[in-house]
Amino acid sequence: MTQYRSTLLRLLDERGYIHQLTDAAGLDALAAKQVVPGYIGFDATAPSLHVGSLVQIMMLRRLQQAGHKPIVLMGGGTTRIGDPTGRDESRKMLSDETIAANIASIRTIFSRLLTFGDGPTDAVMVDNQDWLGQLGYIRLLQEVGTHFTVNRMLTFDSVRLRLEREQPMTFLEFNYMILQGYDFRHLAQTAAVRLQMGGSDQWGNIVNGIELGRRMDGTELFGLTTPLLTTADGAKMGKTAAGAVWLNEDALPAWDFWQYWRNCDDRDVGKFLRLFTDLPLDEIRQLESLPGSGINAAKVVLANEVTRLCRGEEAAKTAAATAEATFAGGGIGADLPEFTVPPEGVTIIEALVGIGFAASRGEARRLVAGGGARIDGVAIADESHRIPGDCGELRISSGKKKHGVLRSA
RNA sequence: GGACAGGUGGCCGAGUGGUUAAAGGCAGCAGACUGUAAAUCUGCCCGCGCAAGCGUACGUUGGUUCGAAUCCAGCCCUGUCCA
Repeated sequence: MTQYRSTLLRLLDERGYIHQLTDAAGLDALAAKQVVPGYIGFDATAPSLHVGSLVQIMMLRRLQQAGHKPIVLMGGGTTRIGDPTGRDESRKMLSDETIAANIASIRTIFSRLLTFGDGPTDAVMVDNQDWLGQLGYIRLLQEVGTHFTVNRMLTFDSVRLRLEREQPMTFLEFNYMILQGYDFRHLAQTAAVRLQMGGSDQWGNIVNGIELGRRMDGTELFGLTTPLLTTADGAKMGKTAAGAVWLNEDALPAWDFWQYWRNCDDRDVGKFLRLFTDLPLDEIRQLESLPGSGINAAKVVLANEVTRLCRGEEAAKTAAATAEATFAGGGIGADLPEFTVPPEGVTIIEALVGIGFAASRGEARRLVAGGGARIDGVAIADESHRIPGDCGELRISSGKKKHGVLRSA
């Protein structure tokens, strides 16, 4: 392992953020002697980012912790085109209003994890629509287009894979890499940015920007990518049964967010603690080496810490208390979803659908038939089982992990 | 614009006139075992219905037929080659 002199690279290295680095020695020297403004680009395709982006967000946080300046680049302009990287299909076009609303909503997560302001190491958020939108087509072709050869563009994975899989790639998408390269160069010119970071799939795009900066202005730029984060069983991070694990509270309740981390694979605990929490490394080493089922304690710490960072102290405490009451005590916690039983009562099927544990009556029926439905911990095998309107407070469960509360009106 | 190939359930992928709500795999849900883990085994996996059954569904619109995902025609979309 390389010995870095700069706080920045040491921090990123020891916590597992570094996959590829364009010029390790150069960046190390630069980061050791001055404040390095660095940026990461984010898409504005949805009103919230999900945990797949959390590594990048945390990396900006580390950048700031190490005394540098994080810049959040919102792809207001590039989202209008659609990043073809890793996709087989073109992205739907989004309206300007949707993109603006998405950016506003995404901003909330950054304000939790970064300190924004006007100071030298304060974070700032920029939108590439501001400059890409100004760019005339002819001017773009003249200034930027001359630095790209189609020969080289065709060799990029994002393009090549599409061609190989015989999936269409429109000219619009083909231009994405040019615009992303231009972003880097633009920020280098206007904000003294020297570093772009991103996921490993962004390597090609980042390198393009570095090349462009060198050719157009002769500036030396650096690129750093994170390893592709997969869970120990090989799946991409951030997807679960219910869908993506969103970072915003209104897209995913804190309780479910907490549960996501609490339920992670044993083998991922240490890695996640390093990447997604600020806990000191020796404490992490201790936690991840807990033997056998003791690892569960580490998972609770992980869930608490990540929820605290992304959702706030309160949310983390409530979620932890709910987990304690629900799983350890067999009782009912404050965060559990609720369903109000009307005075005339409901069947178990209606209750399961009502609280959202089953998407349809058929699904609820199958759940009951399979023995997965419980009321107060007792399996209910009879699908015509009724919950009376004056039931008071009951605990309803689907399987061992999903619990909710039935309350009389 | 021309020739050829193709468009099947969340994804991949069989299926070329009835026995097809559509093989198989992946993903997912539940049960057993556990530690709210992994692996493994078992069941489930379009909607409504207790059920018999009904309704929708194989790009789209029409047609042939007692009967179509399967045959025919138009249209839309995609790929490959040609212009």
